[in-house]
Amino acid sequence: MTTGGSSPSKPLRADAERNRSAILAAAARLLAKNGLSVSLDDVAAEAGVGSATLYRRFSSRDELASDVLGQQMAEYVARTEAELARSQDDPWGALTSYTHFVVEHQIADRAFAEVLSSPGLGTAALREDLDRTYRDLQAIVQNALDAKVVRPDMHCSDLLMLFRAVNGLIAADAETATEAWPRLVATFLAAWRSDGPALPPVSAVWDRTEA
Amino acid sequence: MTTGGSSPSKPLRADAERNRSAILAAAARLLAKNGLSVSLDDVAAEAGVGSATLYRRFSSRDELASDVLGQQMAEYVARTEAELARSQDDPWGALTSYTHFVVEHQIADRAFAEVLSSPGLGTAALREDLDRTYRDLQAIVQNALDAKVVRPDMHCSDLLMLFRAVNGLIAADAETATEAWPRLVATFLAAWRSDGPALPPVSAVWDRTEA
DNA sequence: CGCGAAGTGGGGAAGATCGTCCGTTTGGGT
DNA sequence: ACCCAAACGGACGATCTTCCCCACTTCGCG
Repeated sequence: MTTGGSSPSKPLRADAERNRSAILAAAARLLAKNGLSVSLDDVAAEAGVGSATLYRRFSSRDELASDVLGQQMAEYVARTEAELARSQDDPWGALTSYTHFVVEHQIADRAFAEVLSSPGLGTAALREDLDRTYRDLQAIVQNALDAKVVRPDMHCSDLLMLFRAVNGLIAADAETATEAWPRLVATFLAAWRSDGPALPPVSAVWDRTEA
Repeated sequence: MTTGGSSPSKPLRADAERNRSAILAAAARLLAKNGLSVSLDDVAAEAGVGSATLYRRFSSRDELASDVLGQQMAEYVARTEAELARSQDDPWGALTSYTHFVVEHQIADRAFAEVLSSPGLGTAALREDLDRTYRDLQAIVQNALDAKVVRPDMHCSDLLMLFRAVNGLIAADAETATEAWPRLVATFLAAWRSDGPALPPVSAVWDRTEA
């Protein structure tokens, strides 16, 4: 917020710094509402600056997007690690609350939802953060498996499948998805907890996401 | 194929009829692969005709799309009613095979997937067919509920939720979705069959879809 | 208070799609 | 075999969207 740390490369003039913050805030708002495909002109308008100002500060759409998402990703990583720690004592509780957290995040922020489920989107630094959380996610699932609080053929990629499924709800109707998601999550959790017939094997599809 | 029935309004010249069929086939192919947003120029190119020919036969994108989807929808309606009939004797088998059928259809045809999950898309006639199948779907679920082969708080809108979820898989990566969907379907079926804690209530969101 | 750095916003370029015009070709009835 | 009407197709203008640059203005540090 008022920190304004940013990079110490060059001390920005007061109004320039103000505009930079306004652009970042506007971009965050529009990215959350409309996804990664926002028009840069729209961002500039939302921030109340000319489009030229935006292009001077951020050389490309990717740079802007990764600046915005980078901040949010830090929070995401932290929360994931917190749940992992909790997972030792309460594997089921950690699994459910982590799942809820991520899905709520997806619902609240379309750009996050898109980056989360589409490998190839986002900058390298972003993907690295995501990979890191994916390793934590694997551990959370492993703890649940070890504690036998989920069916033995559950797999960590099932979480990724849920995250993609949530995107389907959002795409169909972003408005109503905010009401509909809890039942979707509960359905997955019920399936993971149940001991019905074996699920089809995890396809090799998910390997690429893990790499 | 070689039937060429169409409307008896005006006997089309031989080459005109041939082109009309080529356009419909090309449109079906591209709609299946790329969804409803295909460019009409692309359809014309795929059919090997000029764009003017396409516009002469089909006054609008909607007319073309509904002609193509109308045929497929007939098959869809028929299959749904067949499963409903079967549902009397084998409620669980009908539910599972119906679910598999629809999801396979979604995977194979993106335009169908989009129309299925986005009320407001498609022509009135199309929506009517969909509404009809939705009534059948409700009956299939009701049979399963009555036979107690699914948990008592299952709801027919859960099928719609699954269909939207499948779209999430397709959107993330259409290629890999063809491998990944069976486990998604199995997860839902496992949840419906299980008797875990109650699911969150069905939100009012789905009422509109039912109307 | 003056000068240079930064900002402004309008506008042009590029890409995509839509839908129509018109010269040319082709079908098929006689 | 002939000939007209119907159909063809490629190209063109219009519209839309987004990206990015240029000439002019304004701010604020020293």
